Parts: sequence; C-alpha cells; structure tokens
Amino acid sequence: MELQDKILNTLERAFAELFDHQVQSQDLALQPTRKEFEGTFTFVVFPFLKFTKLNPEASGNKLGEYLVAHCDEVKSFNVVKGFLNLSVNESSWMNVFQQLYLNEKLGQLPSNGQKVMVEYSSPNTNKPLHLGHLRNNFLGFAVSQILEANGYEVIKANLVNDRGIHICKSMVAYKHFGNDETPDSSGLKGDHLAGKYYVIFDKAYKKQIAELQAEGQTEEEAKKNAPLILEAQEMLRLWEAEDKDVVALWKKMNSWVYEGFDVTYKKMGVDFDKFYYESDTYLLGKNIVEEGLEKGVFFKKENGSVWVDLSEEGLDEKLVLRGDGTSVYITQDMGTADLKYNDFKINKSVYVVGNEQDYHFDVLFKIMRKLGRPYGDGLYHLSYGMVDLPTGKMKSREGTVVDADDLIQEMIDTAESHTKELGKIDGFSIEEANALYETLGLGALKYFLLKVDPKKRMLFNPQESIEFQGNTGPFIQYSHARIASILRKASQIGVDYSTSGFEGLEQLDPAERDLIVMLNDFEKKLKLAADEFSPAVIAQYMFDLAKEYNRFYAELPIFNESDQKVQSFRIALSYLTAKTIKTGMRLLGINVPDRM
RNA sequence: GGUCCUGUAGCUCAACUGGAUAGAGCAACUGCCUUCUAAGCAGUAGGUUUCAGGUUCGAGUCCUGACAGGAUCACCA
Repeated sequence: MELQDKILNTLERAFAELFDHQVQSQDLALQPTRKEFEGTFTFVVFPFLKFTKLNPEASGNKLGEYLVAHCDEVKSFNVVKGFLNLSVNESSWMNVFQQLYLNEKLGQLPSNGQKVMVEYSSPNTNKPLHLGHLRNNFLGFAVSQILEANGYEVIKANLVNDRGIHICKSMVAYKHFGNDETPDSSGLKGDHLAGKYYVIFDKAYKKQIAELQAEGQTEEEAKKNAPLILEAQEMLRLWEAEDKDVVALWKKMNSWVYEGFDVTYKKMGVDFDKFYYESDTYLLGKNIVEEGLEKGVFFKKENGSVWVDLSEEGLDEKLVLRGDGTSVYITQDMGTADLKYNDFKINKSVYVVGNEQDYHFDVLFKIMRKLGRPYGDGLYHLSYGMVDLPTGKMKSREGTVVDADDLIQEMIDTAESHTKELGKIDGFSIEEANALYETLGLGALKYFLLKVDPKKRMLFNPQESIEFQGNTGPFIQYSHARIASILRKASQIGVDYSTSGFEGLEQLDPAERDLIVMLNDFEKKLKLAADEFSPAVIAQYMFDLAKEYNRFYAELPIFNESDQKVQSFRIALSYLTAKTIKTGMRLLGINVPDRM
C-alpha cells in the first residue's frame, strides 16, 4: 500500500510541476500491469490529457521521466499508447517484503471503534439444516471474520425462528403419529426427528385435502378445512395463550432440535455470540407503530390497519399493522432492529438472508431510516442467491433437499478415499488422519460455496460432487502443506530465515517478485471484501496467491540453492505465503493442514 | 402486468469498479516426478461477453430497449 501511495504522491507533484495542474489524489490510481508488458503498475494517462495538452505518448513519457527522477522506488518506465507502465526497484520490493514479513498483525487492521452485528443462520426449528443453510452459515461466519479483521467489533447473532404455524405442524404430527419417539429411542438426531414429523404432517395433510376434494370441495376449501391444518392453527392459538401441555411439547421438541443444531454448527465450525428467539420477539414492534403514527411516518386506514407510504422512495404502500391490531412480519422486524441496537449500541447491522427477501428488507430499512434511527444508514441486507439442484429448487416439505449433515459427511468420506488413493497418510495416527479428512472435506465444501459472488445463485450437482483439484479449497490447503513441509525441513537443518539471514540481498527473480506483489495485495483485498461484504474476494485471492506460489515453487530451487542468502530468503518468502494463506483461509472459516 | 437480481469458453466461475489482445478451474490434448509433497507446474485448443442501439479517446462493466432464467409484489412468515 505504502509503495503505491508514494508513487501516487509523486504523480500528484508531477502534475503540479509539469502541467501546473492540481489533481485530486483520489482521482489518481494505479492498476496492475498486464502480463504481456514490462512493469508492475500502470498509470492510465487518457483522462488527464486535457491537463497535459500533449498527446498520450508524450504525456506518458513526461510523467515517466519525472517519476524516475523524483521517486526512488520507480526504476524505469515504458509507454504503450496511453498506458504508462512502471517498474519498481528490486530493493523497494525487498522493503515491501520486509514490512510484511515483520508485521505481527498481518491480516488484522487496527480497531475502527465500530460495532457491527451480523445476523445469520436463523433456522426454523421444525426441520434440519440443508444445503441452502450451509451457504448462509458459511457466508455469515466468513463475513463476521472479515469485518473483525477490518477492525470492527463483531457480534454474531442467530435469530431462531422457533414459533409459528410450521412448528405447530411438526408438533401436531408428532402428537398423532409420534408414539413418544425420542432422539434416543429412534437413534435420530433431534433436528432430523422434528423434520421427520414435518414431512409426515405434509403427507397426511395432502391426503386429507385429496379426500375432501373427493367429497366435492374445491382445492382451496379443502386446504382450509382439512382437520390437520385446523388442529395446527388451534395449537398455535393455544401456544400463544401459553397452554401448559402445548408449551411443554413445544419445549421438548425444540430442545431436541437445538441439540441437533449444536452438533451441526460445531461440525460446520460456526458460532454465535447472541441468540434471539422469535418466541421472545414476535410481539415487539407495536410501540414503533405508535411512534410512526405520531411522527406522521405511518398512517391509519378506515379499518384501523396501519400503513407506510413508500411511493416517494419508489416502492408501494406497505402494511405494518393489521386492522385487528395484530402484528405482521415486518412489525416484528422493526421491533427486533431496535432491540439489537438497544442491546449492543451497534453502528451497523448486517442481515444474511436469501434474496427472496430483497423487497422485505428494502422496505424495513427505508422505514427505519424514515423513523430516524441512528443505525439506519448502517443497515445492510447481505442477500445471497439460492443454491439450486439440477432438478430445480429444493423443497423441504417434499423431502427433495440436500441435507447439511449428510453432505458434510459425504465430503469427509470423499476426502478420505481421495487421500488414501494418493497414499498420503503415511505416519498419520488414526486421529490425525480423521482430523485431516474433516479439514479437507469441509475446506472443499466451504470454498465451493464461498468462492462465488454471494448475490449469484449457484448450481450444486451432487453427482459431480465437489472437486479437489484446481480452483478448490484442497488446492489451497495443499499449497500450505507444501510450505509447512519446507519450514519443517528448514528448522531441521537449521537454516536462519529471519531477516538477518538474507540481509543485503538485492537481486530478485521475477517469480519471487511476482509473489511479493501478490502478497502485498492482501490488505487491499481484505478491505475490499469488507466493503463488499464478500468472502468471494478473499477466496479468489487465496487461489491466485496459492497459484502464484506453486509457480515459484516449481521454478526455483530452495534447498538446492547454493547461495545461502537466496535460500534463506526463499524460505522466508514461503513462510510469509503460508502465513497469509492461513490467515486468509481462517477468514473463510477454513483450516489449513501442515501435512496432507 | 409492476419492481428487483442474473445472463461471460461445452460446464463452474474471475475480470481490481470505465482501460491495453476478456482470464482461471473442470472436461479434451501435449510435455514435466533420480531435486524441497505431481491434490502440483508448463503448454495447446476453446469467445460476436444473450441481442440491438446509445454515451466517449476507450464498454463485459454506464444508459435505453428487446430476449431468456429467477425472485418478489398478501391484513402469510
């Protein structure tokens, strides 16, 4: 970063001195030079021709000459059309490397004094987690890590949807068909047990609908009149009235689900600082409706229902409270937004929720801003696309889902067979081997889901499964293991790869320089990932870095290098690469092994 | 129908926010293990960036309009 800034500052002076023109420093930018040209940074002169009053080539040459004369870091330049390509001194690259190498806080920017809450996961307690939840959880966790690395204090929150008609459906089915089955008696994980009854409910409900239709009711009537749905609705009413038996069953089944979720969360490697439960929050927000009416942000219709008019903001009128005074979804969300703020005095609040709720959050955020909330401008919906199967959308009621637990296990099994095939576990204990399979399987899965731009929907093909070669988690993990192996050997034979080991070294191989350039980008990528709330930025960078290292690894010898300083430097360079990979992968929630 | 998102190699994805001849991986083909881990490296082939206009020195990127896919538009959650 500092290197670029020096060059840009000199450019700013160049414009002042050569062309008598003050440029805004934020208007100046360097970009990486394309591979086919000589140089590392490129300055595009086209936008500035009106100030130089020269043709592109002449402008580039003048600026280039000035830079070489006034900026120690710039060694030489060439101009192609309007592109000024700059080459940097090798000693400057060594300085860049040393700064990175000695940086104790690599990948951790200083505190910015801001607090942000990241709400993610937010499961329903009537069924186990599936592939879509995996994307959500990995995204939420990774974004939390990335924000933390950017100096935020992060509160990871999970708003559990533990009430409502869908929960009652599982409960009704369990009551009828459960025979007091428990996770222990059935050998099923608690969340899977609840999910089983959710599916049973749906089947029985559909059967009742068909029967009623056979008796002459329309489909719509049948859906409303089926005894099971009436029972579920009655159960919801009883739950809200705090009926003893219903609440007891609800608590029992939910506790099973939580036990199941705990296992899955642990396996996924995600965690939370704060749990919110909708059973506690579903009545919130009515005070905000009052407030909105007083402030004139909301208005009441004849039947008593309360609305907000967002037509000035390009949206419609939106209901915020029913005519009978009961809440709708957004009422509760308004209340919860305030609750989060009051609990933690957060500056920003991120909601990791699928893109089918884009409109909802658009409305919610506009309302909170209209109400003048201090955190209004810090609200952000991290909207992500659905994960589709080749057969189309997943439907949990129909059982056409890729179960999270199953998929994770499948990935671990694949990692195991793959590793054994390659014969790479010599000298591993059984525990170490199992830990490795888990690291690799989860690494592959997480990377697969995180490398794609969150807002894009993605296709998951269970047949083709997930690769272990190329642009994958294991490729990056492998690169790390290779370096770890080098470092083991280095300490074994006693190579000094502290800075004193390669002091005064000035010659750089292009492969070494390219690697330093890449390593120097880490902080920039870290900031970009936070600005865009996109772990994909880090994932992509991790791949590019590992790729660059593998090129260096293949091209240049290390232990066969006779020059001690060069050898020591190459080990140091390897060390920094491993450290950067480890740090970056940790941001994605992916562990890296020392051997594989 | 209104609104929003997406459309890039056969497939999965990039493209540093408007810059040079659009890059990777998978799949196919060719080389490289007697050197530090071949889950690797190097190379070949693969493109009218869905289409048509526009903005300008310059457009995959911005604007307009089509086309295709998806989401959403409940006194559901």
